[in-house]
This record gives sequence, C-alpha cells and structure tokens, in this order.
Amino acid sequence: MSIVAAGSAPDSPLCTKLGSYLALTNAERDFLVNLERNVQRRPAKHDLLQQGEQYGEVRVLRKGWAVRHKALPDGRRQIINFVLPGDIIGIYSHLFEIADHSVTTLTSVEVAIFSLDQLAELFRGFPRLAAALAWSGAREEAMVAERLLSLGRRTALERVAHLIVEMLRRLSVVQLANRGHFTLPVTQEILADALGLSIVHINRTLRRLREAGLIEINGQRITVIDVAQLAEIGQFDELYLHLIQAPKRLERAIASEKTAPDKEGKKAPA
Amino acid sequence: MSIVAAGSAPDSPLCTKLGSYLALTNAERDFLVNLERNVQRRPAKHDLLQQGEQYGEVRVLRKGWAVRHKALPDGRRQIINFVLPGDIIGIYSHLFEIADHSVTTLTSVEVAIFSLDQLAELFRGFPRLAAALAWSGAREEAMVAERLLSLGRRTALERVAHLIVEMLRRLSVVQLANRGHFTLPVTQEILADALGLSIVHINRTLRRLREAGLIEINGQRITVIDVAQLAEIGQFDELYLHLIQAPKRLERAIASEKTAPDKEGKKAPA
DNA sequence: CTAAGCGATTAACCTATGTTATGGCGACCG
DNA sequence: CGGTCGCCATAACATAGGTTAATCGCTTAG
Repeated sequence: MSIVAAGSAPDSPLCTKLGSYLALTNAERDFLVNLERNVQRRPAKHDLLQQGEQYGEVRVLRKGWAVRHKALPDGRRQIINFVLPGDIIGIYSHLFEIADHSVTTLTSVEVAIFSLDQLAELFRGFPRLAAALAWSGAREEAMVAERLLSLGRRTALERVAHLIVEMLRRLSVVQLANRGHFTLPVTQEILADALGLSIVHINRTLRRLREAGLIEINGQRITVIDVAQLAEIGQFDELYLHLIQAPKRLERAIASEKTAPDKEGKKAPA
Repeated sequence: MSIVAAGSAPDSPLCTKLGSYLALTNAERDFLVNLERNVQRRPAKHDLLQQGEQYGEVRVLRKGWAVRHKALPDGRRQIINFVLPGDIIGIYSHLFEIADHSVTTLTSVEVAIFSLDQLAELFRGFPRLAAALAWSGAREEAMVAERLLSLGRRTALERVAHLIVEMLRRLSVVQLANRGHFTLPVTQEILADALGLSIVHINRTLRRLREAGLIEINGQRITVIDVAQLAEIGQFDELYLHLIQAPKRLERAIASEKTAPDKEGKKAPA
C-alpha cells in the first residue's frame, strides 16, 4: 500500500481534513476526490438542510460558512455549531430519516453532493476513512460539549471571550486568520443565537471587551489585541484546544490496516 | 451470513443497544459478547474517567447510572449527558490522548473493559458494527444538541419539564420506567448541574411542577402525572423522540454488506 | 441514644440578563 | 434622490434566576 504525504489536494477540503488525521493512501485520496466531484453553489442565507425535512443526500462544505441550528416551535433558536470548509452536512440526518436540525449558509458557499450509497461504500471499503470520519464526528461533539459548558456555566462576558478565542484558533489552523485578525461573517444576532444571549446583551458585552482594549471591531473584521487575557477571561481550556487541532493517535491506533503494536497502559484510574 | 433476530443476550447491554439498530449476525454478536467479558464493579461517586487524564481503555457501562461532565477551573460544573447501560465510555477520549471530560458514577455500576486494540479490530473486521457505533455516537450528539437548545433557549421550567419527559421516554425504551413511574438516582444538585441552574432554582421549579399537579416526587421516585402537558411545557420535540428510539434506515443503508438498492430522492431543498 | 452530615426546602434579597424603544448609518432600490 | 431595510448602538426599565442563610428531616457512625 502506497502512502502519500498527509496534505490536501488543492481543491478538496475533505482530503485536507481527513488527511490531517491520518496519511491517506492513493486509493483513499482518489475515493475522496471522486466523492467531491459533484459541486454546487448556494447563496448566503440558504438552507442546506431543514429541521423536519426528510433528506436523501450527503453534502460536504467546500467553501464558505454555515451554521447548524435548532429551533423551538415558538421561534427561539439556538446555534449548535459553525460549519467550516471540510465539514460534512447531514451525514447523520440520513440515518435519522428526518433531520432534527437545520443547516443554513452565512455566506455564499460551494458544496459537494454525494449519495448515501457512496457513504456506505466508504464504510464497507475504507475502514481507515470510516475511523477518521468517526473521529471527526467526535471532535465535533467535543466542540458542542464545550459550548454546552459555556451556556450552562459561563457568564456572558466569558462566553463571548471564549468564542473569540475559539474562532481565532480554529481559523488559524486553516489559514483563515493571521496575527489576531480574522473575519467573522456574522451579525450580532447570530452571535446571540450561538451563545444563548439576547442581541442587546451581545452588543453590551462586545462593548465591554472593546473598552477593555482586548479586541477591536471594524464591521465583520475582528482584531484580537490580547489573546492571553481573553483566554483567561473565557477560561479557555488548552485541553480543548488540543482537541480542535490535529491528533497523533488515530493513525497509530484504529486507522492502521494491520494490527499495530499497541502500547496501551493498563492503568486503572484512581 | 446468518442473521438472528434483533434482541439482546440477557447480559449484554451492548448487544441490546447495537442490536436495536440492526440485526446482528452470529459473528457480530459473538464478537460483542467477547468484548464484554472483562467485567468490573465500581461504587457510586467514582470517577470512571477524569478530565485531563490520559487514558488507555474503553469501557461499556453494563449496569447502573453515570454522568459525563466538564468543569471549569474554578469549579463550576456542567453535566453533558447521562450515561445509561449500553453506553460506551471513553471511546473517543482515546483518540484525543487526553480526556476533555470526566465520567462519574451516580450509583454502583458494572463496567466491561476492553482495549483500544479490540476496538480497532471492530473497525477493521465489522463495518456494520462500525456503522452502528457511528450511529450511536450520532444519537448521543443529537441528545447533547437538544440539551444545548435547552440551556440556550428554554426557561428553567421548560428545561425541567423537558428533562423529565426525556428521561421517561429514554427509560421506557429500556424497561426502566412503567406507567409514568421511574427512579432518578440523582440529587437536586446534579439536576442543577445538568440544566445549568442553581440548586435553589431547581427546587423552586420542581415545586411549581408539583403544585401544578404534573408530577409527584417521593425521594428519588418520580411519578409523571400528565406527560402531555409536561411535553407541551418543555416544548418536547417528537422529532427528537424519534431519534432516541430505534431507526429504520441504518439497516437498509450503511449497514448492509451488499450494495443496497438505494432509493434516495434527489430533491433539492427549497 | 446522640452527633454529624447530607440533602431538601423555603425565604429574603440581589444582579445578570432580557425587553422595549429609539436613533443612526450605510446599502440598495425605484 | 428619497425611502426603506438591515444592522449597530444605547438607554430605561423589567424579571428570571442566583446567592445567602436558616431550618428540617434522614441516615449513618459511634
């Protein structure tokens, strides 16, 4: 089996993403590139998936931003997560028959569309990719859990600070932020829906951070002036950071085709 | 390939759980039963996994209750989810090298312990089980997302009502609730940590529900008197219910060893 | 039997955050 | 060019939920 260096085909965010978890073989890379062949564009504020909708396709976000969100019958809305290039949309909604959440674009986007059949083929024929996919699902769940901690136990100021640090870190990884500058294609209403606050209070809170000299805002361009202090305020957990960046262990463990010489320490906890 | 009826070996919650997603072959069942051979007991209030800990084993809860939770450095704590029999603990923490959350028992429990190696074997040799595992992870994420919606957008009264209905439904599926009665081995402090509220306010809110004649509480025994109204108050989403019960589609799609005649509707949204 | 401790309950008070309302500014439209 | 619309900003006011503190069982330990 020939292994090529981890990395990305220039136009395949899915390869970039899974490739950051494990070194892809040529066969695996070809399979992924083929998956992403059918590309379509969608405008901003377009629903890629609607809560309650029965769905028949899997989509990969190739370019642009989107949010995953759930709504209460009376209209209150909570954003579950931000969807960035390389993220898969609706992979699970399938199995649920009916989507329990919506996915809506924030900017104009490019999505690759493929069938559930092709996904099944992946599970049957590419166990390493299946494991990588499971991993990326786990990573996403870790982010949702962290947001749950925010909504449950962080104050408004802490939540906003935490989100800004999180975004800075996530975007830095994919080269979308440099030296503290990045663009959030997001209204304050969307921040409010993401952090479980009202628009007004988001505004107040951003002002506090501005007046404290921690950030600057020009339209959608955000400049982080003092990351360390922001991270401190938001009680940003470096463990969590660890998660949202690349793992070392996947390759060594599950992803290996042959039984790897496993070095698990059989230590009992406490 | 011989398929046996979906169901459970009497003492294998993992078989019960995965078996509820797809019909297990004998080989698959044998593999799972073998996984669960190494069983240990743990007392209540024991950490099965600790945030920050490096970890080398995978565990399946066989009997009892536990919670998955995350803590802030200053001690504030948020419960992410309740862990019930058949749930897997630390499956992902592995890949993360370091656990980003803790798992603590609420009652005395029985856990089955197996190695990461055995999990790898599952991914390599049993794609259907791998898919079922991915599904069960998705289901869990759906529950976390629903809790996120609660913490972000539901009032205290709604949250508590929603949790009670959720528990009633989840426990009914595994025969741990009948006719509205069930036991929650949980202090009000734990409810508070799960719902992002203070103990005092949990108490106030339970009182309101009691006084409204919707529930009765005797110690840890809860009796739901008016599910319909509770579900209404909690804005309980039947879609969500759909999720926490058994899917029809997994078997038909990903789990099938042969390429299934796929009937995906190529309908574009909107 | 008594002490100690944990959990439930309640009351009084406080504050973080929500709500409502108003104005300003830039972008787009006819 | 004037109007409308979407978003940001700020103030004034309202309230859900947090905090503190005291009491009341139970259960467990001795």
